[in-house]
Amino acid sequence: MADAYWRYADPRQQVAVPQAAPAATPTPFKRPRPEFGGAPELVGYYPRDEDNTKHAGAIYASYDPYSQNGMPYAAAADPARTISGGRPVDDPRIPVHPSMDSRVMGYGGGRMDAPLPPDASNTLFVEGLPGNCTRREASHIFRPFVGFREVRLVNKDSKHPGGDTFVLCFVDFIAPSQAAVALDALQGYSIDEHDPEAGRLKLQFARFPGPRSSGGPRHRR
DNA sequence: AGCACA
Repeated sequence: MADAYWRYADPRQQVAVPQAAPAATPTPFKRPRPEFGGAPELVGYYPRDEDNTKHAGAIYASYDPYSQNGMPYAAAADPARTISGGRPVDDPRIPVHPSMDSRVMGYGGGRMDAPLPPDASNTLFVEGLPGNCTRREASHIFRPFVGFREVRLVNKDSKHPGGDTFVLCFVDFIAPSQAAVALDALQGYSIDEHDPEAGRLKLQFARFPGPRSSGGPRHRR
């Protein structure tokens, strides 16, 4: 029962990247297997859907890569795939209570009663990243968090001359509550495990949350 | 300590 549940919960990832399986691709498997065209670096993170299907649920609890591309969810597109009583479970834009959303259990499970600070916003202001930190690298840190949208890096040089340049980071989330979870989880996070004092992340809510996330002038090709 | 992009 529960097995079947997750077995049908899995197709989310299959439909999420439709362009990954062009007509030319032969599919020797029973079901079309996604080639992870959207996020190849995540291949190792996904369990093959043979046996540990319940683990898949646990992983989806923490990882929500599909909310970034604005892709329609399989659950929303195909009513037959809808789980959990007809509600499109994956719509993070709906501010559900953590207790209702199993995906939040990964990082936010213990704090469903955490009240949001009054200055909570969708955007986090992160400092403490090393000066050579890349956008990709910073994204790796925040992407696992539910509601993650995008990260923006800003290079600044220190006040007094001679100081080394540092990196500011603005991280957009879909909802302030989701930003709060990441803020709390990554507060004091050591970038470099060998030199813990070098990169301790300090996170706050950004003063002027301005998600330029979707549709902004990006150097896209 | 530091808060940018539209």
